[in-house]
Amino acid sequence: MEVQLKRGSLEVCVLASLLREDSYGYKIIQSLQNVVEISESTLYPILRRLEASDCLKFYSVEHNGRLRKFYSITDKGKDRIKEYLQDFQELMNIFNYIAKEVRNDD
Amino acid sequence: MEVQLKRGSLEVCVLASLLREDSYGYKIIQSLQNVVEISESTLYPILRRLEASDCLKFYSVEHNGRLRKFYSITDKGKDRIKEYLQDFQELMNIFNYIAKEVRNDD
DNA sequence: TATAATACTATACAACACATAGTATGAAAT
DNA sequence: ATTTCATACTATGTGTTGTATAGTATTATA
Repeated sequence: MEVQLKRGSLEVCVLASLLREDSYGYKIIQSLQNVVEISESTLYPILRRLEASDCLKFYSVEHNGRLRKFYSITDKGKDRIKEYLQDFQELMNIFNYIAKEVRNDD
Repeated sequence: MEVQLKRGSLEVCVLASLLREDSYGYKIIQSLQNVVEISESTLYPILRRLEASDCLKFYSVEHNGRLRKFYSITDKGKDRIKEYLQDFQELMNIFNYIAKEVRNDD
């Protein structure tokens, strides 16, 4: 999948993955494996951005002598998801336009 | 519409707008007005990129004493559109995942 | 005579996906 | 016993792209 097309979706994808239950970096990547390929170097900056914009908060839990950061979605994060769903409708319009022009071209 | 979500779509949108007939900058913006908001500062760099990647070629036509650049889509440009349509299917998977998680959360 | 529409170029910026590399622990495999 | 793998996170740097802003220049309209 072309890189640019993912933009804006990955962030919301991460948020959505936290709706069921709190989770941490490594596990988020695994839980999203069937949906979209996302690497560490992509995920962790996303987590920091989402936290900075109050869409996520986190707490640390000790695990094997080390701290594991559990992320939890906030109300603002849930609003962010709804905005995305609306924006995606507009993107669907663009897609439909392109698909229509292609059909006309045949 | 959030900026990031547009990425990768605008370019293909411009290509698709040239399937019916050759066109030039100003007219492309107008013909896309109902589909997506695209400004001059967005369109002209896109046109240059598409030309650099051989997805478009152009020819100049004199109009009122000035040259007007008419753009014409190439076979490579048409292939690019088809790639986009496929990639968009993957993006739909992401969208469906997010929508599903939201439904589960209610 | 000023404004709007037409038509394009140039420069600079911020966001984001991603590569690469580094740090550190415990478990499994050879 | 030592390497490898899975886990878990941080830091730095890069390229693409949408967009703001500004500049240039012509013709038509108010």
